[in-house]
Amino acid sequence: MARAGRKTRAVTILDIAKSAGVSKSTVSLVLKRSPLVREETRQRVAGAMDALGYVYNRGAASLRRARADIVGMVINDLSNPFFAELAIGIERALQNSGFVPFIANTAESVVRQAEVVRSMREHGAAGLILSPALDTDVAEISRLEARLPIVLAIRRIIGARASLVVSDNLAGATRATEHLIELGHRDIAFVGGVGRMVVFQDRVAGFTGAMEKARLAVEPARIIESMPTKDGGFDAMKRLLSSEGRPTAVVCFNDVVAIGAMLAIARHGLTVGRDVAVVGFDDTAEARHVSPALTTVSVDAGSLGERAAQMLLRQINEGERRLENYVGEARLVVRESCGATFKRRIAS
Amino acid sequence: MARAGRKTRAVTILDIAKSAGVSKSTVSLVLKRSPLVREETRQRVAGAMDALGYVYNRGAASLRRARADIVGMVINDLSNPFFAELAIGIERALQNSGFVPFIANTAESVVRQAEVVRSMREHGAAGLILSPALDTDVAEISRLEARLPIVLAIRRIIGARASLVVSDNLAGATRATEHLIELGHRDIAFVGGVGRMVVFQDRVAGFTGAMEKARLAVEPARIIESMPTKDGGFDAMKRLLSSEGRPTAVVCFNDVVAIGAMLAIARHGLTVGRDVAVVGFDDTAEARHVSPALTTVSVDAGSLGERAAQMLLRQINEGERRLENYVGEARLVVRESCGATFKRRIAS
DNA sequence: TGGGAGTATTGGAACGTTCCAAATACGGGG
DNA sequence: CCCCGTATTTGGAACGTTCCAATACTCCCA
Repeated sequence: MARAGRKTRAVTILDIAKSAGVSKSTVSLVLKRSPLVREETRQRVAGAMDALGYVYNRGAASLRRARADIVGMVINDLSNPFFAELAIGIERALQNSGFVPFIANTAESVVRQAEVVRSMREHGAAGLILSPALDTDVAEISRLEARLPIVLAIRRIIGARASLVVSDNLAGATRATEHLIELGHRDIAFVGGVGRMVVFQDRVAGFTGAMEKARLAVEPARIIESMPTKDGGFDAMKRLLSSEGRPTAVVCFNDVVAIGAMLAIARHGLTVGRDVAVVGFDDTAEARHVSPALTTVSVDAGSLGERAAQMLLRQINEGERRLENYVGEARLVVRESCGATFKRRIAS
Repeated sequence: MARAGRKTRAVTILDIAKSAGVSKSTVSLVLKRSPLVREETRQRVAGAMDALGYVYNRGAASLRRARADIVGMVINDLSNPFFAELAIGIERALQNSGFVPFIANTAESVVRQAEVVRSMREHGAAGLILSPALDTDVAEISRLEARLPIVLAIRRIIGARASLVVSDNLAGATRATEHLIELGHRDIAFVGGVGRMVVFQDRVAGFTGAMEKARLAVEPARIIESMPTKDGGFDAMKRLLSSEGRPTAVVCFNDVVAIGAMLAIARHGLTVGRDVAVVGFDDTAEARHVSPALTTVSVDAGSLGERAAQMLLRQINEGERRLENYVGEARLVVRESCGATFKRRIAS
């Protein structure tokens, strides 16, 4: 029961060749399904292969070919369901491409990010999908971009020349804010996210834009930053509520922040949707399952991931550089947390 | 701006050697931090490396060494936060091990699973952490197990001789059931999961065991199978509620099933915790955030993942076979969905 | 001044593929 | 029976490392 093939030299193309009575070159041709080899020999070789339990050695192959069939996916926070869905989308799109995804979770650490990117390069990754960690340096990206195909996902980095897959943050935040205004809210805050993130800037711009269009003032104190996590949202909301004159509605940076904020609101003895309207951003599965169900901006992480993967594959296959951008639609999904249904219920 | 290093031959150890005026062997020694090389040459070589922008080629290295620094993680459902947390735990434990994780999501398809396992073998993975898809064949596992280190995670497979990391499903389900019984419930159902999964069998055994110990009958109709997903839980609960004489409490196969079940209960006009008590299994982050908060059995997916990774590393490094088992503790976390707090509130 | 013990360094020979140019086989046609 | 074209097959020579045995170099002592 000791490990079999541990000491035994691995079965190689040469063993197959010998056993099938052909040359290694022929075996290689069979491997790549070349139409050059006669059907009969093909079968003989194939037979030898599974008789000997042959396992193709991709490492050796890509050594010769100078490029591996690996792509890296670098995710800044895999514990956020949004990014998990993104990862699944990428993985799904890669499925029949002949490429295999490496995954790494940087947990927002640029140091860790540099490590994993390096590791992926060392493994000969043909390309990278990168959802950059907070404070990622533009120079870092440019340096990378010069060396291998890379698509930036979700988080734009200003000044970076690289393909990009993001959602329409401006439009999404605008729509969410407008919705709250239509519901009659006048004092609205923006909660969560950190100022140096472009995503934050875009969403805040959407928020302020909509406010200004409705001739509503936005005090600086109505924009509260926090880490884009549940705890961050909780803390930010708590701060907001303990200051005097609380807003009647909040637009949250994303769903996890929103869920944290809802918790803080409840903890404060208030009711989400009645006392304070809440809207999120992302539409993760969780948004549907919290109570009250979260009104949020849907961006479909899964298909964003697929897009990113397809874009990367295109870039790998075409060989030369062509930057692409894809901005995914952001659709408002009205549920309960904004108070819309609540209002309706009262009206009837 | 065209891709630089695309056509240019990559910088190799030989280029470094020439530039630093040493032999390739010396460079190789520097690479592996050998104490054999003189400090001064070490620095010269290191200097040449980043002057030329050298990238280590792990593919070539592992070709020679006959084993790559890759481990595979095969996950049956990455969209379930439980497994996402498991994956993060694995990734975390691998972080300073010198091994890099490949990830694949099989989405419960044994066909897909066979594909990705094959691909990982082709890449020379040093070992595999496998959370097997539904209906995975024992023979398949045995075959694999004979070829490379592998640890089975979360889902046991009867008859498989392989290292194992699972949670204490029997004890967990027992505790959950006992808790409901202590709260006064007599008519309790078990909801979700599919009968041919060992995890299901274990949890049901815990459930029935606790019931029998309390001299309570368990009708076959009180054990409802379903896919271990939110929708599965929803459907199963709906079926259960539409039959006459509904139970006053349900033990759910896992958290996502429980959340689905809670949705069905609410949809049926009943209140979770008051009309029907619900307890889950896993204690994913979501459990805390649904409303009412889910009483559940905590198994700590993250640390289970870490364990699995450590076990795999041990197995890889030691060389010969030593099967290990780890059964993670299952702790009941009482929140609101079981009605305990509700009851208390009434009492006071 | 020769030798021995370290200490540093080095030149092949692998590792398992792919790629290329070249060789071979086979079938007719002249 | 030879030649030619088409269909198959084939032997190196890479690819970028690691490993091993062997060589240089230093220094010190007899």
